Amino acid sequence: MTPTSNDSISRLFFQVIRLHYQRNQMLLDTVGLYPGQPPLLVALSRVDGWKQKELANLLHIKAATLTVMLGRMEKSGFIERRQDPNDQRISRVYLTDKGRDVCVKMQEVMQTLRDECFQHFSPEDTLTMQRLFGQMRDNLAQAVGLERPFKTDGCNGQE
Amino acid sequence: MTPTSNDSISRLFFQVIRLHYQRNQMLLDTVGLYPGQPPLLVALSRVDGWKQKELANLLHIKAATLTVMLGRMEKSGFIERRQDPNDQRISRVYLTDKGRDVCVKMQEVMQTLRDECFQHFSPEDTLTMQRLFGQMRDNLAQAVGLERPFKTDGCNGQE
DNA sequence: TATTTTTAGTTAGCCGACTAAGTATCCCCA
DNA sequence: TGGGGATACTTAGTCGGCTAACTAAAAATA
Repeated sequence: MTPTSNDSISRLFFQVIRLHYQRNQMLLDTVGLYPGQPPLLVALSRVDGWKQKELANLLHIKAATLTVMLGRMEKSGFIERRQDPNDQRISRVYLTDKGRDVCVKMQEVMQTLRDECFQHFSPEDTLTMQRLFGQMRDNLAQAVGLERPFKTDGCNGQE
Repeated sequence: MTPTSNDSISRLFFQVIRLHYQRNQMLLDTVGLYPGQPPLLVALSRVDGWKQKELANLLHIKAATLTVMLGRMEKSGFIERRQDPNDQRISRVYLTDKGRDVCVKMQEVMQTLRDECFQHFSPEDTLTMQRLFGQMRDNLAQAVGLERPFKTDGCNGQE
């Protein structure tokens, strides 16, 4: 709670974020995916046919960001866009077979990442970490002033 | 330790990272800085005159990344580059007065971020979190196969 | 009905991370 | 001493966040 301890914990946090980012990229490289793609694949593997706006909200990213990502993934053959017959403005996003395949492989390496992250955590440690991460999420969500908060059991985050 | 609990803790972790990223940018916006700049300013405010290669190692980023960042910061007037008189290949980086000023303001908002992150943490929570973050850092550093590990009390991370 | 507003999606440009390739300088060794 | 390799930095291009400005289509309103 003192400035120094907060400072030190915060420095550790930055380091963990950086290392997590690096390891994430290394692992995704082995299945030929980029870091932004897993959350999208997971969301689509659960429910197909979202319109882009809904998908962007689900992933907590802007529509413009999603447009570019989808363009790449369509070119890679992971997803396809189909015009909504009732509303010409809307394009709905579907997972291809290739996308479904890579999604399975992706979930394996993400499991590896999870295992690596929380190695040597006792069951109590895991529970505690869950509580403390939850507190941090609530703290930050309030600070950011989230209109549509991250849900506890939604498909936010990644997997 | 079970797949499900690891999964849930990992989802929380991704959410926290995302929110932290967003809040960080919001706060830095108020002092006119970009997210990559604080670590650099902090490092320079401690010791001036690093050569770019050293600085890149210190910040755990690639030299190419640093070159671009320094170009922007030089244009903004936060830093200046001076040729090393003994070796024409080397350019050394110095903080300007303007850079020193913004560094002070930056450290205030980073303190705000720290406070927000760890609100409602008991002293025990803070200690526990420190231990668990430390474990995660060690886990990930090993997985990444870091040749030059992040130090506990270095100027890595941010501040 | 005609016009205006709202909505969905795209495009362009910025930031920071990366790799790969290029240039310039220094150093070492034959 | 000359040449080849190492070192320092830059440039170009990619990815994923963002904002701002644009187009096209639907909806709402006058």
